[in-house]
Amino acid sequence: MDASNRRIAHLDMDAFYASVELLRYPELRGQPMVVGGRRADQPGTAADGTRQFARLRDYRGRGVITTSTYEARALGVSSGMGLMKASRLAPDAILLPADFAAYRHYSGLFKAAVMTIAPQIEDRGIDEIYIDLTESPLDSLTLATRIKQAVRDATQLSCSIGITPNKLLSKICSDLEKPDGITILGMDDLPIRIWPMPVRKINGIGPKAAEKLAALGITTIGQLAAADSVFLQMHFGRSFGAWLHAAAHGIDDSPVVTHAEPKSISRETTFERDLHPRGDRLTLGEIFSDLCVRVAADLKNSGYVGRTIGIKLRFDDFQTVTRDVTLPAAVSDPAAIRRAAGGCLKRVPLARKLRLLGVRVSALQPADAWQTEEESPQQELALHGDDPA
DNA sequence: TCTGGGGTCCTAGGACCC
DNA sequence: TCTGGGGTCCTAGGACCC
Repeated sequence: MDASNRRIAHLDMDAFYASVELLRYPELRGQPMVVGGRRADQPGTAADGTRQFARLRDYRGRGVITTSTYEARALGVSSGMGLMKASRLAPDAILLPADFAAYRHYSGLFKAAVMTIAPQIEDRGIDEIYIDLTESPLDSLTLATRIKQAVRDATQLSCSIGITPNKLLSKICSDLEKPDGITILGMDDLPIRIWPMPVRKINGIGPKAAEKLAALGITTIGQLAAADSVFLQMHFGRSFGAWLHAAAHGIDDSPVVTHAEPKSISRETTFERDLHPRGDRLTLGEIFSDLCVRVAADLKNSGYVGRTIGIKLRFDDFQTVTRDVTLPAAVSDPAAIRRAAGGCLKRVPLARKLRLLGVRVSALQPADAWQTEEESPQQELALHGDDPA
Protein backbone atom coordinates (compact mmCIF):
# COMPACT_ATOMS: atom_id res chain seq x y z
CA MET A 1 0.00 0.00 0.00
CA ASP A 2 1.29 3.45 -0.86
CA ALA A 3 0.71 5.20 2.43
CA SER A 4 1.36 8.66 0.98
CA ASN A 5 -1.78 8.48 -1.15
CA ARG A 6 -4.16 7.64 1.62
CA ARG A 7 -6.92 9.86 2.92
CA ILE A 8 -7.78 9.14 6.53
CA ALA A 9 -10.35 10.90 8.68
CA HIS A 10 -10.55 11.04 12.44
CA LEU A 11 -13.99 11.85 13.78
CA ASP A 12 -14.41 12.90 17.39
CA MET A 13 -17.81 13.60 18.94
CA ASP A 14 -17.90 16.96 20.75
CA ALA A 15 -18.11 16.61 24.56
CA PHE A 16 -19.97 13.39 23.86
CA TYR A 17 -21.39 12.27 27.23
CA ALA A 18 -22.27 15.81 28.24
CA SER A 19 -23.90 16.47 24.86
CA VAL A 20 -26.04 13.34 25.15
CA GLU A 21 -27.15 14.53 28.59
CA LEU A 22 -28.10 17.92 27.10
CA LEU A 23 -30.48 16.16 24.71
CA ARG A 24 -32.25 14.78 27.77
CA TYR A 25 -32.00 17.94 29.89
CA PRO A 26 -32.07 20.82 27.37
CA GLU A 27 -32.61 23.33 30.19
CA LEU A 28 -28.94 22.80 31.11
CA ARG A 29 -27.71 24.09 27.75
CA GLY A 30 -25.25 26.95 28.21
CA GLN A 31 -24.48 26.00 31.80
CA PRO A 32 -21.32 24.47 33.17
CA MET A 33 -22.08 20.76 33.65
CA VAL A 34 -19.95 17.69 34.26
CA VAL A 35 -20.62 13.98 33.95
CA GLY A 36 -19.00 11.68 36.48
CA GLY A 37 -19.11 10.25 39.95
CA ARG A 38 -21.15 7.40 41.27
CA ARG A 39 -24.70 6.16 40.92
CA ALA A 40 -26.22 8.84 43.14
CA ASP A 41 -26.84 12.42 42.03
CA GLN A 42 -29.74 11.44 39.80
CA PRO A 43 -31.81 14.58 39.21
CA GLY A 44 -34.80 14.80 41.55
CA THR A 45 -38.07 16.66 41.07
CA ALA A 46 -39.16 19.55 43.30
CA ALA A 47 -42.71 20.17 44.54
CA ASP A 48 -43.36 22.66 41.73
CA GLY A 49 -42.30 20.10 39.13
CA THR A 50 -38.94 21.64 38.25
CA ARG A 51 -36.01 19.31 38.08
CA GLN A 52 -33.41 19.52 40.82
CA PHE A 53 -29.85 18.91 39.76
CA ALA A 54 -26.94 18.07 42.03
CA ARG A 55 -24.18 20.66 42.16
CA LEU A 56 -20.51 19.85 42.13
CA ARG A 57 -20.12 21.55 45.54
CA ASP A 58 -22.38 18.95 47.15
CA TYR A 59 -20.29 16.03 45.99
CA ARG A 60 -18.45 13.92 48.55
CA GLY A 61 -16.24 10.97 47.88
CA ARG A 62 -14.20 9.34 45.14
CA GLY A 63 -14.71 9.72 41.47
CA VAL A 64 -13.46 11.68 38.49
CA ILE A 65 -14.93 13.75 35.70
CA THR A 66 -15.54 11.74 32.56
CA THR A 67 -16.74 14.64 30.39
CA SER A 68 -17.76 18.24 30.83
CA THR A 69 -19.48 20.91 28.76
CA TYR A 70 -17.33 23.61 27.20
CA GLU A 71 -18.78 26.06 29.73
CA ALA A 72 -17.37 23.90 32.54
CA ARG A 73 -14.03 23.53 30.78
CA ALA A 74 -13.79 27.31 30.68
CA LEU A 75 -13.75 27.18 34.50
CA GLY A 76 -10.69 24.93 34.44
CA VAL A 77 -12.19 21.50 34.97
CA SER A 78 -11.15 18.69 32.66
CA SER A 79 -11.81 15.00 32.23
CA GLY A 80 -9.88 12.72 34.56
CA MET A 81 -9.84 15.39 37.25
CA GLY A 82 -11.02 14.32 40.69
CA LEU A 83 -14.51 15.57 41.48
CA MET A 84 -13.43 17.01 44.83
CA LYS A 85 -10.84 19.15 43.08
CA ALA A 86 -13.31 20.13 40.36
CA SER A 87 -15.83 21.21 42.98
CA ARG A 88 -13.41 23.86 44.21
CA LEU A 89 -12.91 25.21 40.67
CA ALA A 90 -16.59 25.13 39.67
CA PRO A 91 -18.76 24.63 42.79
CA ASP A 92 -21.96 25.66 40.99
CA ALA A 93 -21.51 23.36 38.02
CA ILE A 94 -24.23 20.73 37.56
CA LEU A 95 -23.14 17.16 38.24
CA LEU A 96 -24.80 14.27 36.41
CA PRO A 97 -24.03 10.56 36.83
CA ALA A 98 -22.78 8.71 33.75
CA ASP A 99 -25.40 6.75 31.82
CA PHE A 100 -23.36 4.42 29.64
CA ALA A 101 -26.36 2.67 28.17
CA ALA A 102 -27.50 5.99 26.70
CA TYR A 103 -24.01 6.82 25.40
CA ARG A 104 -23.68 3.40 23.78
CA HIS A 105 -27.03 3.95 22.09
CA TYR A 106 -25.95 7.27 20.56
CA SER A 107 -22.55 5.77 19.73
CA GLY A 108 -24.28 3.13 17.63
CA LEU A 109 -26.40 5.78 15.93
CA PHE A 110 -23.51 8.01 14.88
CA LYS A 111 -21.35 5.11 13.68
CA ALA A 112 -24.19 3.72 11.59
CA ALA A 113 -24.73 7.18 10.11
CA VAL A 114 -21.07 7.51 9.11
CA MET A 115 -21.17 3.98 7.69
CA THR A 116 -23.79 5.03 5.12
CA ILE A 117 -21.29 7.47 3.63
CA ALA A 118 -17.93 5.80 4.28
CA PRO A 119 -17.95 2.14 5.33
CA GLN A 120 -14.27 1.69 6.19
CA ILE A 121 -14.45 2.49 9.91
CA GLU A 122 -12.12 1.72 12.79
CA ASP A 123 -13.73 1.83 16.21
CA ARG A 124 -11.74 3.79 18.79
CA GLY A 125 -14.08 3.60 21.71
CA ILE A 126 -17.49 5.04 22.31
CA ASP A 127 -17.05 8.54 20.87
CA GLU A 128 -14.44 8.42 18.12
CA ILE A 129 -13.58 6.58 14.93
CA TYR A 130 -11.09 6.58 12.08
CA ILE A 131 -12.45 6.45 8.55
CA ASP A 132 -10.52 5.41 5.44
CA LEU A 133 -11.68 7.74 2.66
CA THR A 134 -8.99 6.76 0.15
CA GLU A 135 -11.38 5.01 -2.21
CA SER A 136 -14.01 7.75 -2.27
CA PRO A 137 -14.35 9.81 -5.48
CA LEU A 138 -15.50 12.86 -3.49
CA ASP A 139 -13.19 15.60 -2.28
CA SER A 140 -12.33 15.75 1.41
CA LEU A 141 -14.33 18.86 2.30
CA THR A 142 -17.48 17.44 0.70
CA LEU A 143 -16.98 14.16 2.53
CA ALA A 144 -16.41 15.82 5.89
CA THR A 145 -19.46 18.04 5.43
CA ARG A 146 -21.69 15.12 4.47
CA ILE A 147 -20.47 12.93 7.32
CA LYS A 148 -21.07 15.69 9.87
CA GLN A 149 -24.57 16.27 8.50
CA ALA A 150 -25.37 12.55 8.62
CA VAL A 151 -24.20 12.40 12.23
CA ARG A 152 -26.28 15.44 13.10
CA ASP A 153 -29.38 14.04 11.38
CA ALA A 154 -29.04 10.75 13.23
CA THR A 155 -28.19 12.09 16.69
CA GLN A 156 -28.71 15.90 16.86
CA LEU A 157 -25.08 15.95 17.97
CA SER A 158 -22.02 17.68 16.54
CA CYS A 159 -18.59 16.25 15.90
CA SER A 160 -15.20 17.40 14.70
CA ILE A 161 -13.30 15.86 11.80
CA GLY A 162 -9.66 15.89 10.75
CA ILE A 163 -8.59 14.59 7.34
CA THR A 164 -4.93 13.97 6.47
CA PRO A 165 -2.82 11.21 4.87
CA ASN A 166 -2.72 9.14 8.11
CA LYS A 167 -4.30 8.39 11.48
CA LEU A 168 -1.62 10.11 13.53
CA LEU A 169 -2.10 13.50 11.87
CA SER A 170 -5.87 13.19 11.55
CA LYS A 171 -6.15 12.55 15.28
CA ILE A 172 -4.24 15.77 15.96
CA CYS A 173 -6.30 17.68 13.39
CA SER A 174 -9.76 16.70 14.58
CA ASP A 175 -8.91 18.62 17.75
CA LEU A 176 -7.81 21.83 16.03
CA GLU A 177 -11.22 23.37 15.26
CA LYS A 178 -13.26 21.79 18.03
CA PRO A 179 -16.18 21.91 18.50
CA ASP A 180 -18.06 21.31 15.24
CA GLY A 181 -14.91 21.69 13.15
CA ILE A 182 -13.35 20.42 9.95
CA THR A 183 -9.56 20.45 9.46
CA ILE A 184 -7.93 19.16 6.29
CA LEU A 185 -4.14 19.03 6.16
CA GLY A 186 -1.45 17.73 3.81
CA MET A 187 2.16 16.87 4.56
CA ASP A 188 3.20 20.36 3.40
CA ASP A 189 1.29 21.87 6.33
CA LEU A 190 3.41 20.06 8.90
CA PRO A 191 5.94 22.82 9.73
CA ILE A 192 3.33 25.56 10.12
CA ARG A 193 0.40 23.72 11.66
CA ILE A 194 1.86 20.77 13.57
CA TRP A 195 5.41 21.56 14.63
CA PRO A 196 4.56 24.47 16.96
CA MET A 197 2.35 22.21 19.07
CA PRO A 198 3.44 20.51 22.32
CA VAL A 199 4.64 16.90 21.99
CA ARG A 200 1.76 15.83 24.21
CA LYS A 201 -0.62 16.32 21.25
CA ILE A 202 0.83 13.21 19.62
CA ASN A 203 -1.30 10.18 20.39
CA GLY A 204 1.07 7.85 22.22
CA ILE A 205 3.10 10.49 24.04
CA GLY A 206 1.69 10.57 27.55
CA PRO A 207 2.70 12.39 30.73
CA LYS A 208 5.78 10.22 31.37
CA ALA A 209 7.27 10.51 27.88
CA ALA A 210 6.46 14.24 27.73
CA GLU A 211 8.23 14.81 31.04
CA LYS A 212 11.29 12.88 29.89
CA LEU A 213 11.37 14.81 26.62
CA ALA A 214 11.07 18.10 28.49
CA ALA A 215 14.09 17.12 30.59
CA LEU A 216 15.98 16.77 27.29
CA GLY A 217 14.85 20.23 26.23
CA ILE A 218 12.17 18.99 23.84
CA THR A 219 8.72 20.40 24.33
CA THR A 220 7.33 21.00 20.82
CA ILE A 221 6.74 18.54 17.99
CA GLY A 222 9.10 20.64 15.87
CA GLN A 223 11.89 20.21 18.40
CA LEU A 224 11.18 16.50 18.43
CA ALA A 225 11.38 16.42 14.63
CA ALA A 226 14.72 18.22 14.78
CA ALA A 227 16.12 15.75 17.32
CA ASP A 228 18.44 13.05 16.05
CA SER A 229 16.76 9.65 15.70
CA VAL A 230 19.75 7.83 17.23
CA PHE A 231 19.71 10.26 20.16
CA LEU A 232 16.01 9.51 20.74
CA GLN A 233 16.62 5.76 20.50
CA MET A 234 19.39 6.06 23.09
CA HIS A 235 17.00 7.66 25.57
CA PHE A 236 13.75 5.89 24.76
CA GLY A 237 14.79 2.53 23.36
CA ARG A 238 15.09 1.39 19.79
CA SER A 239 11.44 0.96 18.99
CA PHE A 240 9.86 3.88 20.85
CA GLY A 241 12.72 6.23 19.94
CA ALA A 242 12.39 5.53 16.23
CA TRP A 243 8.64 5.91 16.49
CA LEU A 244 8.97 9.29 18.22
CA HIS A 245 11.15 10.55 15.39
CA ALA A 246 8.79 9.29 12.69
CA ALA A 247 5.71 10.64 14.47
CA ALA A 248 7.21 14.12 14.74
CA HIS A 249 7.71 14.03 10.97
CA GLY A 250 4.07 13.10 10.48
CA ILE A 251 4.90 9.57 9.33
CA ASP A 252 2.41 6.84 10.22
CA ASP A 253 1.63 3.82 8.02
CA SER A 254 -0.73 2.12 10.48
CA PRO A 255 -3.84 0.88 8.68
CA VAL A 256 -7.48 1.59 9.49
CA VAL A 257 -8.50 -1.66 11.20
CA THR A 258 -12.15 -2.31 10.47
CA HIS A 259 -12.48 -5.42 12.58
CA ALA A 260 -10.67 -6.51 15.75
CA GLU A 261 -11.33 -9.34 18.19
CA PRO A 262 -11.37 -8.40 21.89
CA LYS A 263 -8.26 -9.44 23.84
CA SER A 264 -9.60 -9.25 27.37
CA ILE A 265 -12.75 -8.59 29.35
CA SER A 266 -12.58 -7.20 32.87
CA ARG A 267 -14.48 -5.65 35.73
CA GLU A 268 -13.04 -3.60 38.54
CA THR A 269 -14.33 -1.41 41.31
CA THR A 270 -12.92 1.26 43.59
CA PHE A 271 -14.45 1.10 47.05
CA GLU A 272 -16.20 4.00 48.74
CA ARG A 273 -13.64 3.64 51.53
CA ASP A 274 -10.44 1.61 51.74
CA LEU A 275 -11.11 -1.91 52.96
CA HIS A 276 -9.02 -3.92 55.38
CA PRO A 277 -7.99 -7.38 54.05
CA ARG A 278 -8.98 -9.06 57.32
CA GLY A 279 -11.35 -6.65 59.04
CA ASP A 280 -13.48 -6.30 55.89
CA ARG A 281 -12.93 -9.85 54.65
CA LEU A 282 -16.61 -10.65 54.23
CA THR A 283 -17.33 -7.45 52.29
CA LEU A 284 -14.31 -8.04 50.10
CA GLY A 285 -15.39 -11.61 49.45
CA GLU A 286 -18.82 -10.48 48.30
CA ILE A 287 -17.37 -7.80 46.03
CA PHE A 288 -14.87 -10.30 44.63
CA SER A 289 -17.58 -12.87 43.84
CA ASP A 290 -19.77 -10.18 42.30
CA LEU A 291 -16.94 -9.10 39.99
CA CYS A 292 -16.53 -12.71 38.86
CA VAL A 293 -20.26 -12.99 38.18
CA ARG A 294 -20.22 -9.78 36.15
CA VAL A 295 -17.17 -10.78 34.11
CA ALA A 296 -18.81 -14.14 33.43
CA ALA A 297 -21.96 -12.38 32.25
CA ASP A 298 -19.92 -10.09 29.99
CA LEU A 299 -18.19 -13.13 28.49
CA LYS A 300 -21.50 -14.86 27.82
CA ASN A 301 -23.03 -11.72 26.30
CA SER A 302 -20.10 -11.18 23.97
CA GLY A 303 -19.74 -14.88 23.14
CA TYR A 304 -16.22 -15.51 24.40
CA VAL A 305 -14.45 -17.87 26.74
CA GLY A 306 -11.00 -17.25 28.20
CA ARG A 307 -8.04 -19.29 29.36
CA THR A 308 -6.18 -16.70 31.47
CA ILE A 309 -7.80 -15.40 34.66
CA GLY A 310 -6.29 -12.44 36.45
CA ILE A 311 -6.88 -10.12 39.37
CA LYS A 312 -5.89 -6.54 40.06
CA LEU A 313 -5.44 -4.96 43.46
CA ARG A 314 -4.82 -1.35 44.31
CA PHE A 315 -3.64 -0.51 47.81
CA ASP A 316 -4.37 2.64 49.79
CA ASP A 317 -1.01 4.04 48.65
CA PHE A 318 -2.16 3.53 45.04
CA GLN A 319 0.40 0.80 44.43
CA THR A 320 -1.16 -1.63 41.96
CA VAL A 321 -0.39 -5.32 41.60
CA THR A 322 -1.70 -7.98 39.26
CA ARG A 323 -1.62 -11.76 39.32
CA ASP A 324 -2.85 -14.14 36.66
CA VAL A 325 -3.00 -17.80 35.89
CA THR A 326 -3.44 -19.65 32.63
CA LEU A 327 -5.75 -22.65 32.76
CA PRO A 328 -5.48 -25.81 30.63
CA ALA A 329 -8.76 -24.91 28.92
CA ALA A 330 -10.90 -21.82 28.43
CA VAL A 331 -13.73 -21.12 30.87
CA SER A 332 -16.57 -18.61 31.18
CA ASP A 333 -18.66 -19.64 34.17
CA PRO A 334 -18.52 -17.58 37.38
CA ALA A 335 -17.50 -20.52 39.60
CA ALA A 336 -14.47 -21.42 37.49
CA ILE A 337 -13.43 -17.77 37.26
CA ARG A 338 -13.89 -17.31 41.00
CA ARG A 339 -11.81 -20.41 41.71
CA ALA A 340 -8.90 -19.32 39.52
CA ALA A 341 -9.09 -15.70 40.68
CA GLY A 342 -9.17 -16.86 44.30
CA GLY A 343 -5.94 -18.76 43.69
CA CYS A 344 -4.37 -15.60 42.30
CA LEU A 345 -5.48 -13.62 45.34
CA LYS A 346 -3.68 -16.06 47.67
CA ARG A 347 -0.40 -15.13 45.97
CA VAL A 348 -0.60 -11.47 46.98
CA PRO A 349 0.74 -10.38 50.37
CA LEU A 350 -1.99 -8.24 51.91
CA ALA A 351 -0.21 -5.82 54.20
CA ARG A 352 -2.17 -2.65 53.42
CA LYS A 353 -5.77 -1.58 53.02
CA LEU A 354 -7.27 -1.98 49.58
CA ARG A 355 -8.98 0.66 47.46
CA LEU A 356 -9.64 -1.36 44.29
CA LEU A 357 -10.31 -4.92 43.27
CA GLY A 358 -10.57 -6.19 39.70
CA VAL A 359 -11.06 -9.44 37.80
CA ARG A 360 -9.95 -9.98 34.21
CA VAL A 361 -10.26 -12.78 31.68
CA SER A 362 -7.86 -12.81 28.72
CA ALA A 363 -6.53 -15.24 26.11
CA LEU A 364 -10.06 -15.09 24.74
CA GLN A 365 -11.50 -17.38 22.10
CA PRO A 366 -14.96 -17.38 20.57
CA ALA A 367 -17.45 -19.61 22.41
CA ASP A 368 -18.39 -21.24 19.11
CA ALA A 369 -20.80 -23.99 18.23
CA TRP A 370 -17.64 -26.07 18.59
CA GLN A 371 -17.41 -25.60 22.32
CA THR A 372 -14.32 -26.50 24.25
CA GLU A 373 -14.77 -29.49 26.57
CA GLU A 374 -14.95 -27.48 29.79
CA GLU A 375 -17.34 -24.96 28.34
CA SER A 376 -20.51 -26.95 28.52
CA PRO A 377 -21.65 -28.35 31.88
CA GLN A 378 -23.45 -31.18 30.11
CA GLN A 379 -20.35 -32.17 28.19
CA GLU A 380 -18.25 -31.97 31.32
CA LEU A 381 -20.59 -34.33 33.13
CA ALA A 382 -20.56 -36.67 30.16
CA LEU A 383 -16.78 -36.69 30.21
CA HIS A 384 -16.79 -37.70 33.84
CA GLY A 385 -19.20 -40.51 33.10
CA ASP A 386 -21.84 -39.44 35.62
CA ASP A 387 -24.29 -37.64 33.35
CA PRO A 388 -27.71 -38.80 34.52
CA ALA A 389 -29.27 -38.11 31.10
C1' DT B 1 -8.73 17.07 47.80
C1' DC B 2 -5.71 12.76 45.61
C1' DT B 3 -6.23 9.95 41.42
C1' DG B 4 -12.87 5.78 37.58
C1' DG B 5 -13.39 1.86 34.64
C1' DG B 6 -12.67 -0.32 30.40
C1' DG B 7 -9.25 -1.49 27.35
C1' DT B 8 -4.45 -2.14 24.22
C1' DC B 9 0.35 -2.62 23.59
C1' DC B 10 5.16 -3.08 25.08
C1' DT B 11 9.03 -4.84 27.83
C1' DA B 12 11.51 -8.11 30.30
C1' DG B 13 12.77 -12.31 32.60
C1' DG B 14 12.31 -17.21 33.18
C1' DA B 15 10.79 -21.79 31.62
C1' DC B 16 11.07 -24.87 28.14
C1' DC B 17 12.05 -26.76 23.61
C1' DC B 18 14.80 -27.43 19.44
C1' DT C 1 29.50 -30.95 30.10
C1' DC C 2 29.43 -26.38 28.43
C1' DT C 3 27.97 -22.78 25.32
C1' DG C 4 24.62 -20.49 22.61
C1' DG C 5 20.94 -18.94 19.60
C1' DG C 6 16.06 -18.76 18.45
C1' DG C 7 11.17 -19.32 19.34
C1' DT C 8 7.09 -19.57 22.22
C1' DC C 9 4.53 -19.33 26.37
C1' DC C 10 3.70 -17.41 30.83
C1' DT C 11 3.74 -13.75 34.23
C1' DA C 12 4.20 -8.86 36.17
C1' DG C 13 4.36 -4.24 35.58
C1' DG C 14 3.80 0.08 33.27
C1' DA C 15 2.54 3.60 29.75
C1' DC C 16 -1.09 5.12 27.37
C1' DC C 17 -5.85 5.90 25.46
C1' DC C 18 -11.00 6.86 25.67
